[in-house]
Amino acid sequence: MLTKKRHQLILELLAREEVVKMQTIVDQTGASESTIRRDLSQLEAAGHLRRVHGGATANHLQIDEPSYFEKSDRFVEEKDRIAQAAADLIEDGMYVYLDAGTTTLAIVPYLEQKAITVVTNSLPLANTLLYHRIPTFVVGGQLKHSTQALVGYNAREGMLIYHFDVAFLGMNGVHPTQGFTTPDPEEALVKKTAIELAKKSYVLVDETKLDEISFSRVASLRAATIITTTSSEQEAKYSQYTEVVNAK
Amino acid sequence: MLTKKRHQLILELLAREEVVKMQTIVDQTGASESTIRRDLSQLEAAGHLRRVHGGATANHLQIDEPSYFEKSDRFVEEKDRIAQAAADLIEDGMYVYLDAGTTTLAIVPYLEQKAITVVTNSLPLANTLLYHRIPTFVVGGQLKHSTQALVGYNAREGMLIYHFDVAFLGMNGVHPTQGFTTPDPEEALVKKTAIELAKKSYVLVDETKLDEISFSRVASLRAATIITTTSSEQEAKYSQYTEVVNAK
DNA sequence: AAAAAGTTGAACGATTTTGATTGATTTTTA
DNA sequence: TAAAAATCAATCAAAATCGTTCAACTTTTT
Repeated sequence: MLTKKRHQLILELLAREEVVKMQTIVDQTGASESTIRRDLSQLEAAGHLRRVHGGATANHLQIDEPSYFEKSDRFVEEKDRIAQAAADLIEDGMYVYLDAGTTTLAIVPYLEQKAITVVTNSLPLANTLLYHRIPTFVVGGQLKHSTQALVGYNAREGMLIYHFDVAFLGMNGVHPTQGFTTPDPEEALVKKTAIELAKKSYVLVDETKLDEISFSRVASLRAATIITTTSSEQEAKYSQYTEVVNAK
Repeated sequence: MLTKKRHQLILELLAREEVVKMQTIVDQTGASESTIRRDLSQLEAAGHLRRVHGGATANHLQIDEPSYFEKSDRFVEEKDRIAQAAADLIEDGMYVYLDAGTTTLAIVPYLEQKAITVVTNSLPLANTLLYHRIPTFVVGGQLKHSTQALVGYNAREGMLIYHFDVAFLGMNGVHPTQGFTTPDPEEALVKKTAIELAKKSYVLVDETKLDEISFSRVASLRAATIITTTSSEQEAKYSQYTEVVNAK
């Protein structure tokens, strides 16, 4: 197998799995461990991944995430269903805003065949969009460590030059009377700005976020449609306040 | 089989597979290895594909710089010396601009102990800075695939709100009379803007870039100090035009 | 028909890539 | 904590691939 082909394969594996073991790559390529080591060094030097003991990670993976060789498949299925429901709402020609977050990240693979332009404030999103060859603009601003998102006043200013057909946002708290909330005020500012600039906004949350309240208010429930997977009682309850899509 | 027919077949294979082995082409055409080598050379010269060891790869972006992993192994030591020399120029409290590029990427590990703020237009740089926990701002703009950098008009606009004590730039061409050059005009605009906004600018290049001219002009040699590793003759020659730091 | 120009494939040494091996380092296990 | 296991970087020789040269052959020009 050609060097280039191997590199391609490695990056593909990383785009799918976030983390790959050395042995996996060796098996998939049929090359020796030495060769894969060299490949990983080169790809790291070029800034395409990060080596870790035992393999490599996508260079946007939070390194202090616990035990990253095990899949945290608890909500992975749920996330994927939500992401798919969101992707179905996107049509060719649209300008789409994708907020930072693991659920919005899960949308990207479903965008590959669509002729759209994406704007994001998330580094992991940008990396993944790049890999999937989707035309992308990144909002400038201060890089926040914990979420790897670009936030703050500069980010808001940078966004104001764009307008979106649709915006997809992650959120930490969704509550009937307190609306959408998130821990960091600077991040809240960015989310709020995105909603202002979009013709239509969707908030993607797994059911653990429902009935939760976080520190900073982003907007009232009216401002966006909720996409989630939850019981029909919860769905009925929230439907009183705004549109709800149940991706169950 | 006619030359024309062979060329057509090769391009067809590449349209389907992205990467093609020499042996595959030999088998499909029935021609000798030598002939296929010649074909590949010609097609590369015409800009229709890119040769790699063992075969060829598709060249979707017709006019573009050498791909990301080229030379990344051979010049790794040289790059590191250049990066170290650059890092030595950075003092606590500085606001630093780091341009996209593998040499600037190599600076980051040396910044860990310094109390600085970094601004960059490069996704890999941003990821690595994040990893090393260095306060970072990212310039917004259009995400360019081949270099993973943020470029274009929006990037320039986003930069204008900052001012830098020092800027470190990668470059593709350095020439006594033609100055600093780079293949992509949109990237050139960003580099030029960085130089304008910085009190002092440094261009980091391995010696293969000296005496080279690329498509888009960034600035004259006077605009920045060159950090490189090269012979004393080259050093003397370029010292006539601007300050040169030889990291040998 | 002869000469010139262009292709081709084989052969060669030079270069690059590869995989096995070593001892050092890191992680896991006890 | 210490021993065992796994993974690592560095090295080196074998294998694959490379560019170049050259003679045989084909096509075009004169």
